[in-house]
Amino acid sequence: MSLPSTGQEPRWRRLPEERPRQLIDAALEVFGEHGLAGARLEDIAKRAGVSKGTIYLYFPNKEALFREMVRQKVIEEIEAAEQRLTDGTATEQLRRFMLGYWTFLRSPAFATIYRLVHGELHHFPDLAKFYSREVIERGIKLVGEIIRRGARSGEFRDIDPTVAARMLGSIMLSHAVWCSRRSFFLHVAEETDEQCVDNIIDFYLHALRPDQTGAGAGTSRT
Amino acid sequence: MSLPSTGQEPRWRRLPEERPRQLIDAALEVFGEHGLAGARLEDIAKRAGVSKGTIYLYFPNKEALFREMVRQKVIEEIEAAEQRLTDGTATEQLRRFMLGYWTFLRSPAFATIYRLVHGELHHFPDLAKFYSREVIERGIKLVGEIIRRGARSGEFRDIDPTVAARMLGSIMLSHAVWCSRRSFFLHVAEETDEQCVDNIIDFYLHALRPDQTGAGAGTSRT
DNA sequence: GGTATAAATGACTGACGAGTCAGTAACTTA
DNA sequence: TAAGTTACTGACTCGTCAGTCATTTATACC
Repeated sequence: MSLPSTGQEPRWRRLPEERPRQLIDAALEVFGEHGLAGARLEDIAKRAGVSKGTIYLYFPNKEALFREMVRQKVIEEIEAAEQRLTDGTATEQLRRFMLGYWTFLRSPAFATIYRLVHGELHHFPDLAKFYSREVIERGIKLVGEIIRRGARSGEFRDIDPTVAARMLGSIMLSHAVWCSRRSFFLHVAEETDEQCVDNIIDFYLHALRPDQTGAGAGTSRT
Repeated sequence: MSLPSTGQEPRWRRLPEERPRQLIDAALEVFGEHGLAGARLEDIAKRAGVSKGTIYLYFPNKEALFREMVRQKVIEEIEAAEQRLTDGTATEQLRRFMLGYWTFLRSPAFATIYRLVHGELHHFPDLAKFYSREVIERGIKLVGEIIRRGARSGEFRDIDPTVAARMLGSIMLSHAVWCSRRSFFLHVAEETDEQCVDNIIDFYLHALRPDQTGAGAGTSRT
């Protein structure tokens, strides 16, 4: 009666290699929707296509799943994003960086991570530091370098590179958050992502433009 | 035996007028620390100096307390912040606005509200809209007006006022968030609030500076 | 003082969800 | 194909907490 004849699908499969990733993906979604305290492990299990017990075969508890999820996702996105640096003038390099960073910030996972980080992470100081270091400091350091080069070559005005990098970071971060929830943040509702990042690039490059004081333009711009 | 002789302190007082405010203040703290799902009403009650049952004399349930708390606090802070507009050149006005807005963003309540809004509020679309409208749109509209004036008078370059306002908002918001958690966001750790807002003002005014193309400096700057 | 009533209490209930574990089904090996 | 192994299941326990309500306490008024 219950003999599975050839071709009968098993009720479930053993997939020990794939479970952690499946669970982490599901966790991103559910934690993202309900936060740490509000999320139900049963929901995460269901979305991963397993039962609740299975979670405990791979993670000791809810909190550990949460931590691992954040780490995993941050690393994943960062690595994808840092492929995009080549050379050229500081302006070109900066422009390219901004586009790449924008892609990162607008990835589906990022908005969720951002919310979770700011919502829950004073209870996870180590994770908060990890995020701050890997996402923010890293970006700031990169941009800082580009700007230092640009200032030396005369492309940019003389400005503290760290401060300038922070300005860029702040603009892009907020805009990315807004754009990820256009239905709430109506001031970006009528702008596409492309227009948005173009505006940012324009604005930022203008802010870095040299002062052009004194004698008329030495360098000509096209 | 239990007769309270003269001078005996009563175990508690009737304070029907003050309870709502006390509860909302306590709620801000506890929700701020644990989020909506993670906060315990008993903790809120304790922090307000009452028992759990008392909450239900003033709010129908946890969610209502949460909503009311957000509304209350946002309105409170906004109103305090909008006293600070006077007249003068667009530059002066803008500078003053930035200082005022900074004070608002750095108020103790704001950081908490910001976290809660971004952490939990996709479940409260109406509250999210309320926040967006009252905090962000309102600020953007105000700044937009100032910038329009400044562009017309030649103080600022020709730029879409809404875009420019958004840039300002994004910079100030992120910096305020960072500054409110300096121990995590190490890139602002060594800067005081004053230095931080000064940098922002400098940077932003530079970004709005007219292009100074063509004939040499008409206006001299000190 | 005594009485009325509004304000506040805190023990209780009922629901829910994290974490457990005995049992079962998928796969492996001989 | 039978015995052995391990991935997985889901009913259960046990703690926690939102919300209730019978009781107690403060206060106003006579």
